[in-house]
Amino acid sequence: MKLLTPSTSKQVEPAFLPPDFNASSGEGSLSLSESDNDIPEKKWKISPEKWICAKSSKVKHSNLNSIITEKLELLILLQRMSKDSMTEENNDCIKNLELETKQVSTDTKCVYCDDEEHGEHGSKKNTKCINLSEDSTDSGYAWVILVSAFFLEVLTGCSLTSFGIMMVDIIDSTEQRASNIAFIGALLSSFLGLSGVLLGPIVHRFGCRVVVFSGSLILALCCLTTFLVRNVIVYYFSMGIVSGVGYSCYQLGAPVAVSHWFQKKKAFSLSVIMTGISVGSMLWGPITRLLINKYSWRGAVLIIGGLQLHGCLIAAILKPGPLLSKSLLEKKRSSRFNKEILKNKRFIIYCFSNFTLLYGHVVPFMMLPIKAESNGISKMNAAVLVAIMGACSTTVRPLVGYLGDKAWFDKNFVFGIFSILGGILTSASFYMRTYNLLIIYACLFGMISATYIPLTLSVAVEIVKKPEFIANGLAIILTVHGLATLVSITAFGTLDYVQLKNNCEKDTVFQHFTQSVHIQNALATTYESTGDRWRTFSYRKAAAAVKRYPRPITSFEEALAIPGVGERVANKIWEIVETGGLRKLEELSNQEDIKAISTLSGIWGVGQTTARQWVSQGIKTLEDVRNKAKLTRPQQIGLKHYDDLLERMPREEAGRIDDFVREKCLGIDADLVILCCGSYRRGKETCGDVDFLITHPDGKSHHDLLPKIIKRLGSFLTDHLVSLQQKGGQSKYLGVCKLDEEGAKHRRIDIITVPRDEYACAIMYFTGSAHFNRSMRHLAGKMGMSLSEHSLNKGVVRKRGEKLNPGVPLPTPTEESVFKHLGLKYLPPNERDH
DNA sequence: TGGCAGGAATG
DNA sequence: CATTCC
DNA sequence: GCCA
Ligand SMILES: O=c1ccn([C@H]2C[C@H](O)[C@@H](COP(=O)(O)OP(=O)(O)OP(=O)(O)O)O2)c(=O)[nH]1
Ligand SMILES: [Mg+2]
Repeated sequence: MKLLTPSTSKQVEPAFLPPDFNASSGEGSLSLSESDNDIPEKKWKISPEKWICAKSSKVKHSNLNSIITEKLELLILLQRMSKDSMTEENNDCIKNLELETKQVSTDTKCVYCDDEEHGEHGSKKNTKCINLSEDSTDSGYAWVILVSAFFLEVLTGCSLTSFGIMMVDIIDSTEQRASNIAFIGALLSSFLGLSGVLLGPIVHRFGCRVVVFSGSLILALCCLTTFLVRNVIVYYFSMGIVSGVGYSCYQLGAPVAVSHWFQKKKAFSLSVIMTGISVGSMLWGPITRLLINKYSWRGAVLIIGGLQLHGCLIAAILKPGPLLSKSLLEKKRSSRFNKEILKNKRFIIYCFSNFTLLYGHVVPFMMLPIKAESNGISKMNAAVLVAIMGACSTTVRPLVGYLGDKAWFDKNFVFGIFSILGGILTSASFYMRTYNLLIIYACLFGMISATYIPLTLSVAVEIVKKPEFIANGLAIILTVHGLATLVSITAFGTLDYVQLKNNCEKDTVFQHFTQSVHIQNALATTYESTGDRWRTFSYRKAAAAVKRYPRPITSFEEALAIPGVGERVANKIWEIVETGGLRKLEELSNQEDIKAISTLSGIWGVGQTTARQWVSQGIKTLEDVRNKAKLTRPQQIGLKHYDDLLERMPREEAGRIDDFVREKCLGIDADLVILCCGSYRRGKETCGDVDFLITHPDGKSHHDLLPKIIKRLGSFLTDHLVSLQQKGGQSKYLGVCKLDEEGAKHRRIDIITVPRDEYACAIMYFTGSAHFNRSMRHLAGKMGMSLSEHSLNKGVVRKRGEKLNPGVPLPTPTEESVFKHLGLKYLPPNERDH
């Protein structure tokens, strides 16, 4: 049982131990810390002891604890792993926009599981589906399904488009106030969205065939009713609520059907369907207009109703697919809904901003025909405008779907930019009164909204984070969308027709403005979510702590007592002790992939994220990387010297490199101060690289020094990883070097040049260890200071993560002075190892 | 409940 | 911005 | 996820 050591020579994320100098296991200094200046010194005494203790113990026991450590480290990897597959899953989801609910409930079923042991469900589902996909998916009848579903969505596209076109005529013919008619549209669109949430379970129970079939009938009936009855109140139902539900059936049925037939090409097929709805909205505009012109709007409604009956036909085609349930049906939805998710502050904010976003979004869409007409544009042309809008979203949507999967595509960013663009655009539309200008507006707005509306869900998923709540979260977002639509149109409709004509721009301007503000807020909160970084952080800490623990762990309580090990981890440890393994780990045999990830992230410049992405794309060996992956410049170098760079050199070799470099540098300027830091200065027997710190005592000759050095070292440096880092005064070079000796290997070399006045801090930094630095800096932080490689600042004011006041540098002429400022006793380099 | 080191380059 | 590295 |  070898340790998998996923954190090979590379740094994988803060691993290490509890980053504290103080307290730890109580011991004398009862963690009163901060205020008292003397206590830190005591702490210092404790810590080294502990380290020594740790060292010796490592040799002794090892066995059991190393197994535990290994398991925990696997857990770390898994933790991320399952998260990844979840997000992939979600990307699928995102594809089908509001049709989402179907996926939502699919997920829910997979996400069930009695307790909250979440995480691996995503992958669990994946594997299940992969098994199933052997047979008849992705081919043959699946394509028939796809085409049918596509047309189903085309029919769906009819809904809002037609109504928007028709509204002008309805208003005229019924002599109702615009507000009343607009309200129908509000009902229609909001129920279209809302009922999706409710229909989700129904689709699962009865299958999409039944649902689509009923939807078709419902719609036909609605249209018939509308045709026959001349009462606005009835229209609220026939054209509004019930129609909304009917369309919703289509909207849900199509993707569900497709997802039962497609596995591998699911994403693709879903985006095809997405196109359907846009194509629909493009076609239906002119068609509706023509129908109205010929038969009046009532006639048009009737004919549309007839056309909707084709849904029945499609329903007949949609037979249940091979992926249908089977594996899904055993478990019921967990009964507990929301609650938990509402604790997520960010999510709440996001809901709110979504509300305003949709609020601003719906209005221009619905009101475009009215606006056009009020500007003296013919009804037919107004319809064309709507068609253009539809066409533009048609072309853009698949693109967004496609780009959305790309790693470099920043969803949040695009979402923010485009929603703001939408706002600006609508503001600008105030000045757009001619037909040509409105065409441009329709075009742009179509494209822009097609970009950000689908992304709302995608962003929501990232905010929710917890897999078991994603379903709920999306449902809530969709509800919010529906409500926003309802409210916005209602509010909008309360204006008089005339007012409407004149003011619609102003109103939307306002809406979009307020909205962009909220969007930005939401984004700000979203941005900092780099996933569950801190859970992983803690796992690592716990694993490191166990690794160092001097005795075999014999009880749950004992595990719990280890600093860095909390209740959850202690449970897991205990399970490992008792059963020798962890269910989580046994279940999915990811061992292969995890190994692959470790291998790949051994390449310099390839971290956890990249390695995972590659592995999930089937790039699992160095050979694969060489052939298939696209590499950044540093990664190419890293790959070239893969074996050499993973190896640590003997101390004595580092010494020879030191001599070599020192001589070369003194050749430039005999006054230069050259110091080999890092593990070498700490006296380690092996060094992963050599770290040179160079300064000039005159305090200014360090300028432009590094390029000279690099030039001077010439062919000793074989590759430049990061050619030059330039900060204020300091420069850093990262490269690869090789001694001119027989059998010499390539070694990593880091060189920094620093101004004299930053020398002490720089030397502290560069001597490390990394963990020592973090402990030190943490301590500084707690004392209202901030320690970096540049300086030790005091009077730092931090609020909620960010530093409001950078503080002022303290004089730090020597290493000792840094320790002193922090109230610590000086530690020689060889004791900073940790 | 906030916080977990801090800073920089790269894509 | 995210990722990677020191 | 853990800790102060
Ligand atoms: O996350 C980190 C990594 C490193 N350092 C500092 C401390 C470290 O000593 C120095 C040099 O980094 P290097 O990666 O070379 O570590 P090392 O201590 O020299 O160990 P190795 O033997 O692996 O080179 O940079 C940090 O402050 N934070
Ligand atoms: Mg080093």
